[in-house]
Amino acid sequence: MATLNRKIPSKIKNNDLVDKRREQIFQATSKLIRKKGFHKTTMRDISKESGISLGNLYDYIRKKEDILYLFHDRVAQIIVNEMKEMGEDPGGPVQKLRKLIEGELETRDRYQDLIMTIYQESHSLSKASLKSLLINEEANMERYQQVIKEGIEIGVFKQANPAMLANLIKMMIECWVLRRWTLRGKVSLEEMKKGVVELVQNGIIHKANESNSKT
Amino acid sequence: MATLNRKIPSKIKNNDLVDKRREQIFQATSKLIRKKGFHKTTMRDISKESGISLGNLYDYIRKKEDILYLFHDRVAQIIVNEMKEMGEDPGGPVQKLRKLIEGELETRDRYQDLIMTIYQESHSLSKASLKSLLINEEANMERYQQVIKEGIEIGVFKQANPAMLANLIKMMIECWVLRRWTLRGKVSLEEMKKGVVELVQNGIIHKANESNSKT
Amino acid sequence: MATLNRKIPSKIKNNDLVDKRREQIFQATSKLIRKKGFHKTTMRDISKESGISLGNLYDYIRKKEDILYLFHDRVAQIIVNEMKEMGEDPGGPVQKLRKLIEGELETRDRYQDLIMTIYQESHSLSKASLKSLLINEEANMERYQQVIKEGIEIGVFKQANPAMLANLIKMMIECWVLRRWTLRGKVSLEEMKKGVVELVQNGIIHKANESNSKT
Amino acid sequence: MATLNRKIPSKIKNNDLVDKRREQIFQATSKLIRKKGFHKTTMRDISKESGISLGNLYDYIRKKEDILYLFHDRVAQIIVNEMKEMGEDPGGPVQKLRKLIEGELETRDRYQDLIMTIYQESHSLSKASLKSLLINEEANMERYQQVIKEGIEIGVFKQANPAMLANLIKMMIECWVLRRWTLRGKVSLEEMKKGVVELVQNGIIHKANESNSKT
DNA sequence: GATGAATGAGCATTCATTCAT
DNA sequence: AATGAATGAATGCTCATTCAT
Repeated sequence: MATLNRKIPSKIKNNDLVDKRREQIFQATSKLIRKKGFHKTTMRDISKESGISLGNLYDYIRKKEDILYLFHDRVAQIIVNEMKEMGEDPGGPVQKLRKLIEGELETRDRYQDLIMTIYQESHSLSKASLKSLLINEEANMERYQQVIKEGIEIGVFKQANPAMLANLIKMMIECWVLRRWTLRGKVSLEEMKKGVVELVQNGIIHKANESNSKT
Repeated sequence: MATLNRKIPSKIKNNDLVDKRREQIFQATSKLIRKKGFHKTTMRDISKESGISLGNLYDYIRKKEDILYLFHDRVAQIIVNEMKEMGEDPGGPVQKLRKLIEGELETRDRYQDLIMTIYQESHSLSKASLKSLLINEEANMERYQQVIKEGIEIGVFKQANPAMLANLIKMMIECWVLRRWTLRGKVSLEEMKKGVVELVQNGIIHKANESNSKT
Repeated sequence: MATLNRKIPSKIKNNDLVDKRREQIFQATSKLIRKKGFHKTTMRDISKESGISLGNLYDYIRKKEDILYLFHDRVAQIIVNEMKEMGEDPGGPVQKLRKLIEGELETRDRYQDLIMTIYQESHSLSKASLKSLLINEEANMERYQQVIKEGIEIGVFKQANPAMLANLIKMMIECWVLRRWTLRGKVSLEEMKKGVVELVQNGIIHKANESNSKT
Repeated sequence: MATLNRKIPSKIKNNDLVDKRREQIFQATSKLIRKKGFHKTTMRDISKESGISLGNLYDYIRKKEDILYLFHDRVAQIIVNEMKEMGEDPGGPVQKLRKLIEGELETRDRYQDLIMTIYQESHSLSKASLKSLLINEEANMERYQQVIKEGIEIGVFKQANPAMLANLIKMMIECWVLRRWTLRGKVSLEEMKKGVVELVQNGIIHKANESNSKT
């Protein structure tokens, strides 16, 4: 499976084998990271869990951090794929934006464990790895900005900084994963979808009382 | 300086000295954490940076993690103090909510470095320390929920789950710190304040085109 | 070489290697313990003396205390083997008891250095390790009690508490090692053997003067 | 209270104060040693338990080991005093020896905790301290030897090495303390006294069957 | 390609001892 | 005489990484 960005070199020439072994490493790491976080996971743990001997592990990566990068990259990939499949929605910006929000909330809900892990361990990544990953993030953000710009142009959305709006919306989406321990039990995914969309579209003020908004 | 919650015991009897030395430790840790993160910061680093000998350090704390807790606690304290001074705003829920958002954005802007650090290192805290810190967080969240409930009751705000709304709003505020590398240069604090308040109050849809919102 | 009781796990898979390295560790520890006692012996000392690197050492044991346990176990083993070879002596209880005493005195004489070390360091062992070792001790004690009981039953020995007698006899045997600095030079092993046997069998009172024993 | 042998120098000139403080130190150490052994007892522990500040402690001793020596010395003193009070018994060697054995068993029974502690920690003493303490031991042993020699001379005891016999008897006495976990519950102090005296005097063989003793 | 034994720098923590007041 | 804050060497242990086979 192709990586998204930066390639981690491997000593092994057989590319299929590299992919296969790295998949094993991903599965093992995934499980271990969830249990005790990345930096408490030792190479020995990964070796045992993946079934790849300690020395052999170092034929597929150069340093422990590479595994974290591989992990991040793989998760990004999964999400990107998911987003791609959602495809471009026909219809106006209002509808497109709603679909984007709803789609991403669903995806994040599905992969919340993986995503949570990434949040907690991203500070362990080197600058290079981090930069590499941010490119995906940017691409995703771009989609939101495009739709917002489009909406502003045709006068459906108010004049505002699209980058700022895109970021605010993304943060609300991330809320579902980052604050799940606060929300779970109180709010369902459906409510959340409706809630975010309604807030983004119309805010919280009751329109019949619009006159009060200056209070 | 009084701590917020859990007290870390010290072997030193002179309380003024404890405060003074812990301030030194805070300053040193603050600097080091920003540079390389908490877990890559060694006790030797902290000893050298703070000018307190290694052994003496352990007269003021019990374990390395205590330093992280002390750090979190200190930051939480600063923010809580700031929030207290903002006091209760007179006026209706719309105005109260606006003031809350604007006030907190300003505070967060002032202490973004400290806050950023906390985000990155909080997963290193033990359950006990974490729980202790979450109490503040909850208290702050409560203020938002109160205002929202009030607004809903008097019909100024639409019917919606206050917990969810409070969380969404808080996330947007945190956006300013968490995504500063994306926003900085493109958006000013003033714009941000206006942007968040406007989004929260009225959403992004241009009201003249309200009829399109169902599209 | 098989251990006597509790097995200390090792990270190394090759069992022959484990035995070989543990033998190295035993030899090194043996020497160092005699020189400065166990708790003044550092892991670095053991590493240097055994020629096994510090990290590698921890592939064969889990904690420093394991080494002490391994040491005790090894010594116990040596002694148990020796005792086994002495086998069961034919003849009546008097003869059996004499052979037991003489045999054990000879064994103790041969391994006095090891045994002395054990006495001095046994209080450093954890409860678990200690218990494990006491089982051998008990088994050995049992042999004495059996012979004594047998002697009492057939009326050769006087009526008395066998447990007490067994303990008293064992202590006299340990005298040879524990008080060697007092006895050496004054008493030979042969004298000691005769002396203990005679004392145990007939006491110190001259029989011609038996009538005086009530004086 | 005068020490028995070697004097530990003190920075403090007032001798009464030195005695008083060292008594405090003894009491504190006594308690702590019993709880966790000497080498797990820290100077801080002793400071807190004795009520003497850490710095002040070092005005009365030079090193931690001095405390252990002071402790040993104090215990030896107690026992010596006790033995002195037992005084010289009138009567023949048989009776004298019996009284010695019984008296010492009683003393040891009374101070078994202190004695046990000494056994376990004596290897922490420096050569100098140890030698100093052994002098008492020797003096006590001398008493046994004298009685035995006397008995041999007047033909009441058999011809044998008095040093060896004295040591064997002493070991049997120590059995009461060293093996208390094995004996307690099975044997009373009275039984022990009778048992040791009988064994020493007449051995275990039933005299009616004396003819079997060559078996 | 694979194995797993070996390395050693690095870490948090302890504690006897000193020293300024 | 007394206090208690300060020092820093020393220790057990971990773990990413290398390397001989």
